[in-house]
Amino acid sequence: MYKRKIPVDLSCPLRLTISLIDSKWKSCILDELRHKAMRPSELHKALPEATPRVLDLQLKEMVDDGLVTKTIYPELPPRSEYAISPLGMTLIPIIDAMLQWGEEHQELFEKKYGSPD
Amino acid sequence: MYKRKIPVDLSCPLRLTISLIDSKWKSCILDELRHKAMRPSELHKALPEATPRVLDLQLKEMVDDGLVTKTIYPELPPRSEYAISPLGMTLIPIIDAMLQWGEEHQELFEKKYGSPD
DNA sequence: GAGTATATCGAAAAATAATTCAGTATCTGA
DNA sequence: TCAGATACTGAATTATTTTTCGATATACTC
Repeated sequence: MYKRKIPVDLSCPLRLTISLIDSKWKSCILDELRHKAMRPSELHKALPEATPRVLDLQLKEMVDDGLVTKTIYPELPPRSEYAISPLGMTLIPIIDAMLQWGEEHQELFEKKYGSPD
Repeated sequence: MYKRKIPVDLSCPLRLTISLIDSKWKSCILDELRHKAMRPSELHKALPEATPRVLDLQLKEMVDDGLVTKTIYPELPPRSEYAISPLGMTLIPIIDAMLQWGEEHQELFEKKYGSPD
C-alpha cells in the first residue's frame, strides 16, 4: 500500500485484500517468492517485463505491508534477498485460485481480445 | 479491462485474472451481484462510497469482459438491471477467499495503518 | 583503467484510474 | 410547474501507478 490522499477503507475486507494485491506485479512476485527466496536480479530475470524499478517499488510496499521479508547481506558487491513471509503465505491460496482461473479462461480472453501472435 | 497503450499480457494467467478484478470496486460489485441482480441505483446504495459514475464505468467494463449481464427494460422512467453472468460466477470462489482473508487480517492492518476512528 | 554486475534511489514523464460536476431525457408526486 | 428519481454520458481535474532514464557506490575480470 502507499500513502494515498484518498485512504483505503480498511473496514471493508474485500478492499483491504485487493489493496494489498492489486498491482501489475505483486501477485506475480508472490508467486515467484513462494518457491524460494530471490535476489532482485533473479526476480527481474523471472519477470523480465517488469523493470527493476517497479520490482523495487513494489517489493518495498510488500515489505511494509508484511507480506515479504528482506535480508541484506553486508557484502560487496551488495546482496539482498526477498522471501515470502508467513503472512504472505496466507495469500497463496488466493494466488493459486487466480492462477487456476486464469489458466482455465485464458483461451477465451485471447480469442476475445487477441492472442499475442 | 480497457484499451490500454500497454496491453495486458493475457498469456500470463495471473495477470489476466488480476486485470479483470483489480480496481477499487469490481470485486465489491461482484460480491453484491452474486446475491441478486441489481439496478444501478441499488448498487450505489449498497456501495455509497462509490460514485454512480465509477459504478457505471466499471459495470460497462465488466459487461464487456463478460462477467456481468445488463438488461434494459424499455420503460419510462428507465430501468436497467445488472446481473452476474455464469463466467462472473466462476470468480466467486476467489472473491470469497479474498473476503475471508480480509476478515481474518482486518484487525492487523487497522492496527498497522490506523483504524477508522 | 574500462567494462560488468550488484542493489538502490530520485526525478520526471507517461499511462491509467477515479472523482467531480454539469447536462440529457422522462416520468411521478407535491 | 417544480422537485426528485431514473439511467446515462462528456469533459475536466485529480489521484495513482508505471515507465524511463540517469546516478551512486563497490568489487570483479579483462
